[in-house]
Amino acid sequence: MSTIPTTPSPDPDFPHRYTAALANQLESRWQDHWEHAHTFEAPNPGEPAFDAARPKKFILDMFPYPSGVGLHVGHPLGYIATDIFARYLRMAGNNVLHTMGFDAFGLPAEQYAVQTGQHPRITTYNNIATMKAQLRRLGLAHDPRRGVSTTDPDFYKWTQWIFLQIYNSWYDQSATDGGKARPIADLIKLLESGRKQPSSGKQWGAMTPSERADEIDSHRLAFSAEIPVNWCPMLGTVLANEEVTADGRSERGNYPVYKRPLKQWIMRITSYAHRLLSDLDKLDWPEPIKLMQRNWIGKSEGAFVDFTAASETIRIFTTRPDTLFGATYMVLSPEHPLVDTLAGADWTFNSKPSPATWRTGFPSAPAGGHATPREAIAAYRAYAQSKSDLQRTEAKEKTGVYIGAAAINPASNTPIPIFIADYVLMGYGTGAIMAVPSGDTRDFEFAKLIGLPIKDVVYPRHIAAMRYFSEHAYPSGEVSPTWREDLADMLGMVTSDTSRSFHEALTTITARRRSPGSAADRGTAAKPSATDPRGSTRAIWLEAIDALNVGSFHDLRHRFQGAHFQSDSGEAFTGPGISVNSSSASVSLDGLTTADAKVAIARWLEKTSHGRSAVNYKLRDWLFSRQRYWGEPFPIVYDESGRAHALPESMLPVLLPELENFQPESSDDPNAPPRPPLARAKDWTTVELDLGEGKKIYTRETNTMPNWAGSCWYYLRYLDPKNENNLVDPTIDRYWMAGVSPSSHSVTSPIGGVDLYVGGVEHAVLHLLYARFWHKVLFDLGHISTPEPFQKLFNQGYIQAAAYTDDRGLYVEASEVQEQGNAFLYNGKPVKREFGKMGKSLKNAVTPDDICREYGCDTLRLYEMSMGPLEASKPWNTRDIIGSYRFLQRIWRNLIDEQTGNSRVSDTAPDDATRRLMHKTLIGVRRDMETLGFNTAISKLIEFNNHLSTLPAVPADAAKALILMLAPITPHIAEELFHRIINQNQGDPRSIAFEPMPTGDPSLAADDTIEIPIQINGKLRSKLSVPATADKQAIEAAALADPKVKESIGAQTIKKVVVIPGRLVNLVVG
RNA sequence: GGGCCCGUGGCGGAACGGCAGACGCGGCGGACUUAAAAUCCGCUUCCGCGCAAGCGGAGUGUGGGUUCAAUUCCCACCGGGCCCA
Repeated sequence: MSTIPTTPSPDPDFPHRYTAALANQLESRWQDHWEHAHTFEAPNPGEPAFDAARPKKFILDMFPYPSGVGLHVGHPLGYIATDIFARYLRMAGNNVLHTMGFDAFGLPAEQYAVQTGQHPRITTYNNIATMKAQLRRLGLAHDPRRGVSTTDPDFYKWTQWIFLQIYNSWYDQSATDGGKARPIADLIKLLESGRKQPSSGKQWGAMTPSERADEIDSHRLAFSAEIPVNWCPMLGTVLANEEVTADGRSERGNYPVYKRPLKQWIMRITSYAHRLLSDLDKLDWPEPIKLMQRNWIGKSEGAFVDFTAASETIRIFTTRPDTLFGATYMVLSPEHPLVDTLAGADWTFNSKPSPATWRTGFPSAPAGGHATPREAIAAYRAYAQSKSDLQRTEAKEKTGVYIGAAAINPASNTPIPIFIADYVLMGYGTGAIMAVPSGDTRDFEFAKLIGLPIKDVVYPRHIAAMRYFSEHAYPSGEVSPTWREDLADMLGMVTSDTSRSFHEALTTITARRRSPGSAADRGTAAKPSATDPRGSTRAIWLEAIDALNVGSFHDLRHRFQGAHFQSDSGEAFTGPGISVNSSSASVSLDGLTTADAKVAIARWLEKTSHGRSAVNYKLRDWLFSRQRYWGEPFPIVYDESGRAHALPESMLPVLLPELENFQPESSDDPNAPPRPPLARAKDWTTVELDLGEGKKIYTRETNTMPNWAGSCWYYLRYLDPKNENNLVDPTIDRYWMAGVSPSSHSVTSPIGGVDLYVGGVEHAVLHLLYARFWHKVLFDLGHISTPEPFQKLFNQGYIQAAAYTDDRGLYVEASEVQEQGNAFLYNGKPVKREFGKMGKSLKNAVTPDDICREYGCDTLRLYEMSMGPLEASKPWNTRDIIGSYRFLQRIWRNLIDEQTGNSRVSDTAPDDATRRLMHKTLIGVRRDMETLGFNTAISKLIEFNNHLSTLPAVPADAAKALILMLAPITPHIAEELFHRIINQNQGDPRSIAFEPMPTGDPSLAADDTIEIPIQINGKLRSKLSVPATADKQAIEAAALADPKVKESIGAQTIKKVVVIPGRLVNLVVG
């Protein structure tokens, strides 16, 4: 910038006023300059400009899908925030990596292609170009060399490469620290050497090549398997659970969706469940996000229990093994593989006819039930398949049917019937449960519906006390007429003092009854008074006893003797308590607390080989196949026997074939085979290759990868986007991810990762979990240096906007609604206002292009950051933007002569007040920048500038500080002012982006005298001006001498004096 | 049903447990203008008293609690949002 071109302002009086026209002109000029000067290209270790002395900071945004409709002002909120933060860090002396790529595979481009026949590559390319132009206009200081697109073959070659790494590895549970991924070659060596036994139980040496391949495949971290999926034949694809509506239809198109087993690629993310969970503790993430991930992973501790049924073993997982004695039936998922094996020939149970209700527990069952269990099973499966998982687990009405078979409860050694019911899902746990109706709400409901036994096994303390009372209160058999009161008193006693034993409490009660003069007995005779605590406790318990509807003491005893207290009271007890009715010849849990009972039963299960304690996770393996065109092809081919083979790295990338028609084949036949679009590319699917066994014909995998694949690792490619030999060069990865300088020999791996990752909360679970999983696999295999990808995560809020509906409830164009008083009019007709996330569907989108044109992008950036805390959702209000615009205009006017365009800054030193405020502002703004508190940083800058505008001329030091602090937030105006005022006539194109951010000096920021409030009894009564250094005694003396204070205290005595030097005085009087 | 988060002027929002309402929008009044815009200055939580400077009271969803002191910490409830069932 040797000369500074200027454009005349439209206002002839003030040709150099900061107007939108001037802002736009200088903004595009600086954007061009930054691009041509390569200002924001961050050098890697090894590149000439790299400065190893500066610490690294890797700032990341969740990269966008390049949609065709373009951006609205809500989209760039996070991008502006990261840009400000990154610019600040750069000025604060860091090497900063910040760029932006595109998550460009996905459905919208494909659907557009289906409609128009235009190749998704073209629409995607165009959309990316549009979006890049929009983002460029915001002045984002991205490194343009690093902005990858997931659809670029140079990029997805490495997505495929990562798939191969995952495919060619297995999870070694025995490795240190909870196991890790290792190359599959290691597994083969272990199997060959006999150090690891095949899971099939056979000897490796005795296995056929095919059996060996099966054994190996069964350990891979990426494997293919038949699993039940949401199959939508009309759309010709499987759908994620989220894409299926509550009534079992596709969200898009409203077509029927069927549960159907299909062969799919699956990622064994469950192997990493424990590490994904435990490493969360080391991350600087918002607690709610960590909690959501913890819930999603869903760790539960419990036990596996094996039930025998005929000659089969049914394994179940339960979190409440202590309730085993209460398992009165079993439920298998309708899809459970043992259902067909176990299904009985007739409806008998335990050689006796079973109740009719066992056969008719679902809507499509004929009256009296099907003739045989097999027919009922087939009918029930058809019924269950029509429902989504969500429907199945949420259903108010439980359904299910007896399969004509029994299992043995290993604890009680009694036969129990086996049912299939859709509230048990195959993909959950083992797909089978032991049903304990007295201890589980769903089991209870099902048992009540079908008519199955309900046996109490755990009571809360007060019910256990009731049971004890019913057994021991009247040993002679003679029941006291006041048994209700006695019981109420005992319950009050044992619940208010949990250390008190039932025996002791009962003894006390009994003793009271025998000595009629006691206070308690008077209470028995008279009505308990409301004010007597014991009386009111008794009243509460009497009420509780009445609520049980027990007619007599004998009735109560009967309920407990029959172990059907819960059945009678109409509710399962699911909490921890005390075990009852849980004894056999070999084990007894009776009287144990739930925690102790769990330990005892686990020991028994292991001793008798009926099961073992175990940890179970809710997390399921990751379905990785999509029947789509616009996604990454798998680097997988199949031989003539249908066995999958991985392609070697040298054959990557597997390019998407050209197609005319991108639509999956749809059908109204639920049993039609899936025909993904790629299957139509005949000359692509069939390929002759030499994979080590000579040239053979292979068939390519025709599914593609899901949208998550590219977003799982794109941030790694930012580091080294052009590397043809590696995903990322190890030195480069170590620098940007682990912060290890290239010259360092440090071998420690910090938990690591991106220094700040900003994005919406909607990716709290899936994207962040999948990315962490891939990252950990790559870490285990030694390809990268850190175990976690994202050290610090920040969720920005949404920008909401007013949306308006007309009398039909349809949204009308928000920009055309007029406000009149409290009413809102559209075309003269009243409309209703609501607030919602900005977007096309609510017709309330405001585009950044419009705002930039009207005010300049610096104003837009400033306004978006002024709106409120970054993490909060807040409403957009176009009317408020003017405030941000005026602020920039005031700064400009303070520093630039609006007539001549020359600097108005004076060379004089700042006065004391100005210097103090400058240092205060520097300290405050720096602190706010570190915590992303841009809204408060901006208000501090406004206050500083407002002060400067009261001066006859702005001192140069103050002007420089203001411009530098402004630079991260509104970089264009700051760059312009920097070159016009600070860096003038130096012919130096050095950008303000690399000027050091000044640091405030606390000693220069300190006030000489301060005003402190004086409170009397916590209420403000006066104020005191004291030297900032005044000590406690001086302040106290000054406060007591204050006339207003004297007046307020009057004749009252001072009881206490609280003096916090520098803060306040509080006098307690009375 | 369980868990998490959030409730502050007309609006967006500020406030290490220590002067509630910074900063901005809007509004009101004034200056400058023939006038308007722009700009600058002042006022703007509510209620009451006062011509006024000012004075008094209430006040951060509701009700309790801890504390010399609570928007801030704890408990319960009400309302809104999110996640999981």
